[in-house]
Amino acid sequence: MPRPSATRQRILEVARELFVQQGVQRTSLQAIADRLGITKPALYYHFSSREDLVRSIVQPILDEEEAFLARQEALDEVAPRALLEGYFDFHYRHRKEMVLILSELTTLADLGLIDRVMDWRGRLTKLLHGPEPTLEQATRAAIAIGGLQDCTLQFADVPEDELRRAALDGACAALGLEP
Amino acid sequence: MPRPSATRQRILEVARELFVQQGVQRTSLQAIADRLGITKPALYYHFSSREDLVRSIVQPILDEEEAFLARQEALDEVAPRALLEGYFDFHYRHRKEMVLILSELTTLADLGLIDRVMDWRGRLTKLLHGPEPTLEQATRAAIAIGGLQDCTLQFADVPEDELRRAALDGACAALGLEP
DNA sequence: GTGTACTTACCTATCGTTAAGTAAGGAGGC
DNA sequence: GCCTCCTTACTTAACGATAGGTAAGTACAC
Repeated sequence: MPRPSATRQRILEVARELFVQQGVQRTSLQAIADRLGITKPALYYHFSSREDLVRSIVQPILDEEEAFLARQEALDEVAPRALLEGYFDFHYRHRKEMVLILSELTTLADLGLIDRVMDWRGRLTKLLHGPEPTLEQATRAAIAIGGLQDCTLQFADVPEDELRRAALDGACAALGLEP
Repeated sequence: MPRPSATRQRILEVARELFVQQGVQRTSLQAIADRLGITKPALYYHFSSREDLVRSIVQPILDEEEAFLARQEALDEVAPRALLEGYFDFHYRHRKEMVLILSELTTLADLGLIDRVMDWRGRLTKLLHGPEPTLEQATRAAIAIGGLQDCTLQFADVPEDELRRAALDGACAALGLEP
């Protein structure tokens, strides 16, 4: 039954914690092993490499965002507010790991992160303003999208429902939509 | 008289370029030296340490932002639009290096970057909405401030005046100001 | 006794950094 | 004009630390 073995889960938890605290690049396998009271090679029993460990943490989140976007793109018509709501919820849920992803774009370049994040923004803009947005529309979208992201990171300890309403109203205002 | 020696300047240029391309942490002194056709220890003739080199690139920009904020805080009354304009101009001017600073917050944690950036946002919010902003005001400010930043990074090749107007209008809309 | 979940011990590469040496060139005395 | 002295701007060589990674062995469960 314990396919995802207990130790593997504990490794992931500790790694996540240390990555968020001190950054991915600055966290050694030794430090992770020490914190768990096991040895470094033990990590290699559960993960084939350091990159594999990092990817195991980041990848599911990337996949989730990818799936969210695909779902929105499959709709006949997007409701901007609903789109932003989904985007906010996703980011709020993963705000801890998002700090890591966004503040270490270059470190995580191996995962194609930079292109990925840029691609998402482009697709979100397209969903909001069609395939060929004007500069005005593109900047509005960038502000709304980036703003939502920033809010989840900057106000990480504000109760979700309060923050959600405030952040979404702000994003809609940036887009020029009435709340 | 040429205190800032030519070689020192060339080192700074190449380092900046590589840092932006592949990140600070992922750029070794060896790579910088190779690109210049000199040896690694030659770098130590011009800089006392790797950190000194990094700081020489980043510090002037941080000081400039600090000075900008101090100037705004010294005013009797801030005009929001003017504040945002100054903030945009600063970020546009340094957009290349800003990628580096913002996407490597944890790597550059030694320079106190994270606290610094957070402190700036707090002070900007205070300038826009007074010493005790509501959550609504704080999120609006976060969206406007982060949005301007994002625009300079994301639309780095758009002509400055066009981008400036579009981005500032968007930021003002987020704040609920008429353009 | 076979597979699982490790440990001990070690390898190798790379990094920042330092020590020591050297070629080129200008300054100043004679 | 030439020699000496010092500085500038490097090079060659090597050091110590740390990182990711591996080979081989071990304790325990079934």
